[in-house]
Amino acid sequence: MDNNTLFQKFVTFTTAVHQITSEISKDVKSEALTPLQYKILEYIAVSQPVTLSEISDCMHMSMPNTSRELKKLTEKQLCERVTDPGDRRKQGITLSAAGEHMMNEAFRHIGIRFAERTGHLSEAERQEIIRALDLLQEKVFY
Amino acid sequence: MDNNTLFQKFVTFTTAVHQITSEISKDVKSEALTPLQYKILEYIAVSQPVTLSEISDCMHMSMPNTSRELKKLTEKQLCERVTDPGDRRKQGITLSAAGEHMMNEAFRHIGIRFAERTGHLSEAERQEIIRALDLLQEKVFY
DNA sequence: CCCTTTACTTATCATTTGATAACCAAAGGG
DNA sequence: CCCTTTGGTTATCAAATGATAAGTAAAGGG
Repeated sequence: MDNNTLFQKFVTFTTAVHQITSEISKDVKSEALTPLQYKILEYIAVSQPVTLSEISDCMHMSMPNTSRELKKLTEKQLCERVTDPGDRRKQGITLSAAGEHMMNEAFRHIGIRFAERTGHLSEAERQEIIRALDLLQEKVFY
Repeated sequence: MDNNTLFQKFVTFTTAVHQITSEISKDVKSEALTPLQYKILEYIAVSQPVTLSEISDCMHMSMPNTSRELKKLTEKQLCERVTDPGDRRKQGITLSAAGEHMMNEAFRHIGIRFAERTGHLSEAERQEIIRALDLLQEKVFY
């Protein structure tokens, strides 16, 4: 097939993914967080421990702005910083107990909505879906 | 398998999709647009003609803010409004020629990056990928 | 021991985005 | 023909985000 069919499918697919994830994770974040702060916590949650530079790189934000947001999150007691003993310029950033708890709650809500969406699927379908996810992740979204 | 494995996969997968799409569509938007304005144009491009209310709903923004952004886009000559003759309160919004051109350029850039990412795949792999995309779109991201 | 680079911070400013109130005009039902 | 609802506008304000300049302190190479 022409290269273009695949691209078309890719576009509609990613659009749908964005749509559904935004729907499914609507209102899961605490009122006390800005959208950006929530995204940062999400990133820390899955990649901890991380450094400021890593957050800055992966989230495409400048170091000054990253530093500012992280300061706020630290003040809110949602994450902790440990200076790397090997290189005292670096900081290892992790979620605090409160931060873990907040993110667990958020993920739990998302999980519930996800379950509503996929609860009716048969075991065979689930297996198929898992294979599809693995395939795409390996060949397209790597 | 337990319901949870699927959810875990779903989370890492959607994270990857967000990551890759953001990477692939980085810097494709004209400097003259804010991120929001670009998103709105993207939405109009795939759904035209749309009404203000539809944009407001789908993009989760208030009518006043939608109206403001649309006014700016109209002033920039990127989209056009036609009052619905059947119901003169409504407006059908479409891209202008300039708007179409701008979005085509953007999609072309994205297409190039996509091709770089998938160029090495065999025909059989492409077919597999298309099947996977269809499956997921039908069963999960509907 | 200097000098440069890396990792991060502080301060400041402009711009973008979100939220709210108050409004107008067309549609449509009783 | 009134009254309510729907679709949209304008104005205004606060908050969030982005960008830039200028700084500190540790690391590491020569």
